[in-house]
Amino acid sequence: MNTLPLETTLTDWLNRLQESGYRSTDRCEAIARVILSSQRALDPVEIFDAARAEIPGLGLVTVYRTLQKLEELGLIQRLHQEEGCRRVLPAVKGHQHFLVCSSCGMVRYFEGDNLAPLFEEITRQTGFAIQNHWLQLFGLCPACRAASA
Amino acid sequence: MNTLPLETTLTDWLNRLQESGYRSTDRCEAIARVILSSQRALDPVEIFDAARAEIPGLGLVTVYRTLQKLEELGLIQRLHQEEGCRRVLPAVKGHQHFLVCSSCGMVRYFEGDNLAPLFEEITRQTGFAIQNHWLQLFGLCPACRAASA
DNA sequence: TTTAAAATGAAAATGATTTTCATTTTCGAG
DNA sequence: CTCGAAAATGAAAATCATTTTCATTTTAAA
Ligand SMILES: [Mn+2]
Ligand SMILES: [Mn+2]
Ligand SMILES: [Zn+2]
Ligand SMILES: [Zn+2]
Repeated sequence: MNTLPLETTLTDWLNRLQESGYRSTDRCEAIARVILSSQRALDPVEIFDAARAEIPGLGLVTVYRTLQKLEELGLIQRLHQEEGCRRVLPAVKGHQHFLVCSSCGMVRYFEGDNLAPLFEEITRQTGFAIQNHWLQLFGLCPACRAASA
Repeated sequence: MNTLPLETTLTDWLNRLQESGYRSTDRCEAIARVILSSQRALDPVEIFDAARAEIPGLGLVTVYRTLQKLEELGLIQRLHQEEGCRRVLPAVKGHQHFLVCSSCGMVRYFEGDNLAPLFEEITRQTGFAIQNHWLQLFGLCPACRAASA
């Protein structure tokens, strides 16, 4: 069980960007680093604030533009929550899902759900051909659990 | 297996609104009817257009205000999708989840997932105390399945 | 019937994101 | 290296969804 999806690294991301014809810049690298090193999903302004520590002249527009590129390449994805859907996370790889702390926002990735029997049952009852699924778990991480006790 | 969550009716909704101190108006009833009679999740503008067939003078602001009330009372909820999260549906009751046609958008409700063993395994491995979960299935409804064959 | 609270629509305000544009930076060709 | 075309950047303006304001109308309860 990993905190980051199957050892995604900064150089992976920078390579993927370069392969796709994007250029390597200090801003892009700083933004990628912020996202990859966070334990929780961050929204564009949070990423902006964190990256400006490294790149003082950075503009918020550049954060938005970089997020578009990363999303287009499937390197990040949005975390959907009741409170909103603008925070992003390194994308899951293969068959992983998110596990989100409802107190501090920390995210872990997990795999190993076996929903196939449920899907068969639903297909039998509804005639839907199931293509994919979203599974997201919310709970208290060990630290927040300890803090609240 | 239901199309609507456990027989939600228009009069249920209107009663709930009245009990909560809201007044009964033609606009609110029209908006509620549009949402309850749709087979798919609608966004505010779609609701606006459909309800204006019945109430020509209706304003989009009233749709937004009515959606706020319905959401506050837990009668509707947003459908989260890659393309956006502004469509709404009658809220699930108890332990139901959505099944969404990725072609026509039709939604059905289902229950009967048994994730307890998965949750125990995850708690053992991560120390997270799992509080709740989101499960959403995407696939082709029988009609779209037939149409694509 | 009266009246206070709630609802309404139009217009203005807000907040998030995208586009435009002039300038700078990157990177491969020479 | 040195150029030059393409990509990236920041500031400001534009866009889009949603909320707020405000003057007026409607509802429901006395
Ligand atoms: Mn899964
Ligand atoms: Mn469930
Ligand atoms: Zn936590
Ligand atoms: Zn369909």
